[in-house]
Amino acid sequence: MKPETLNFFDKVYAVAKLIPYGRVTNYGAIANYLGAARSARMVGYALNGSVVKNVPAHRVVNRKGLLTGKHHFEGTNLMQQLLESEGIIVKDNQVQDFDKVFWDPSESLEDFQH
DNA sequence: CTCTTGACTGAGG
DNA sequence: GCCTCAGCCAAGA
Repeated sequence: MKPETLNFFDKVYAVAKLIPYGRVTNYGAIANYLGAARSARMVGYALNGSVVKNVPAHRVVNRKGLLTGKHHFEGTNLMQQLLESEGIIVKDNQVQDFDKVFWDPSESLEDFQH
């Protein structure tokens, strides 16, 4: 199964599933990891079907740490609740300590056991 | 093939 | 630091 054969959406799902517990990432990072740094919008677009794909889309926010996609979740603050359940502080649709909880797909190549 | 849409991002005022 | 504009690319009509 060559990666090139995978659809853009499938790649997004694959990376999104790699997001560790209690961590978040942004669309640009995923897009960059996929080799399509300028397709950050596509990442979010792809995550529209993330629920079906069993992907933790709530861990994906925009580069500001803002929950721009919360509108796509049930209710009004489900996305925030999910993140807070993982230990991520969220206030007013924005992730606090974003730089601390930020996770880069490239780290998936390393085995930091901290 | 052309046009529109979108969970984005960076630059400029 | 906030707001606006434009570029970006893939999918659907």
